[in-house]
Amino acid sequence: MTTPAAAHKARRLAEREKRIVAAARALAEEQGWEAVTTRRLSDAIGYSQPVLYSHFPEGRSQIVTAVALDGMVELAGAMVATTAPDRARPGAECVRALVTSYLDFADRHPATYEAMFRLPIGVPFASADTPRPLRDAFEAIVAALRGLDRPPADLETAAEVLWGAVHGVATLERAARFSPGNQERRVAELVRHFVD
Amino acid sequence: MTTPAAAHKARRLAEREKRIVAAARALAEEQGWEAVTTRRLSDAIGYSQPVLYSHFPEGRSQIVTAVALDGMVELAGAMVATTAPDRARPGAECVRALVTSYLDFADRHPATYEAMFRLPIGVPFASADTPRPLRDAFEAIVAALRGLDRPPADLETAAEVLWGAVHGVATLERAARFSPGNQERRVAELVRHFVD
DNA sequence: CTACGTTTTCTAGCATTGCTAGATTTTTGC
DNA sequence: GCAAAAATCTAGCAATGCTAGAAAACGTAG
Repeated sequence: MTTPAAAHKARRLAEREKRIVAAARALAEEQGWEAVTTRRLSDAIGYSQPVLYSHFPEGRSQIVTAVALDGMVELAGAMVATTAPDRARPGAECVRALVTSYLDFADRHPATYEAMFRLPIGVPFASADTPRPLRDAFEAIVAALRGLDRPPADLETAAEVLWGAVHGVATLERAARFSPGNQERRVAELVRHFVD
Repeated sequence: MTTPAAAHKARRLAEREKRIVAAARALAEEQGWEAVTTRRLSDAIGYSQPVLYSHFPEGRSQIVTAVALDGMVELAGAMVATTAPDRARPGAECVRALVTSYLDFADRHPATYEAMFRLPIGVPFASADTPRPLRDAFEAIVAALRGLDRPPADLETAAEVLWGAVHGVATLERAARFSPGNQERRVAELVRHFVD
């Protein structure tokens, strides 16, 4: 039952849905999440508010979630690319690159990153129904740790702690809780502790 | 010009201000910050909304800040008590106790903790105009690290990173991003990385 | 005790928010 | 070309943070 007309319509709908998510993300990055209102979003895509709800029945929160999922795909992509076997690095360098790419993402897309972790999705990194990209990112950390000269005994726990540590540093950096301009030294210190 | 009547009035005002902050904190811990509305707060203290603004001219955000400041005093108190010289511990145990008391606070007062770090107060831990309790807590971490067998070269940076790591673990734990029930193992892993 | 002036408090309302029911327009299928 | 169906819009609700102006309570002087 996929007539050309129906296919065309489906494509237009998917297109519009992407525009909604893109508009939400752009607005959030430019003016913060509190500026992402349903009225502004509907203005941005040139439709009225109820159209948003035809795409996202749960409303605003579901749109934020969509942005978060996009962000997870990007972050996981960056992290997996960092640990790709073709650019083989010694174990410690691999961990460092991973941490750097993570912090880089959080720094360049603060609102998106905020959505990814403020959300109470309540799903562990390594569970069965974890969003695929999140799980990929977690596995990238596990792989990097496994490549160390002296890998930790409990890889999963170590990966969770490393993720937590990097996440905390990213958060406090963003909140300007750290002394300004010492980010590189902090990264070095953080990596030093985990590659030991 | 401190007549008894004026003093009494000042005391009553201070009392009411405390009730506002306490009500906000209780409501946030019970139902989350989105449930902390000016109407509910004024109901809780038995006055109308404008009374809130006579105490906190900047409105709701200033009340949240007051809760955050209270939390910082408590957290700093717990951390400083942990590192008190009377209960002298070996360096590593001191760091472990510090981390544990920190995570314990975040776990028992999640909404208060959220206010403390979601706020864009934009003040570093170790700056001149940092809230006193935050600075005390930071110094407690520095002191604990200094007491290690092999203290890190750059104490301030190491303390920032340790704070960030613990903060990240606290946040992800709260967001249920970690595998359930392994908190103790994570704490052990975290401490292990920072004490040697 | 009264009457006035000050201070405190409340009532009522504004603009904005997320969201939705019902009317209206557009598209579809024959 | 026309009726059924789908898509979209208009208009509105309840709740939010916040505030101006009315009302009440208070303090002080006579």
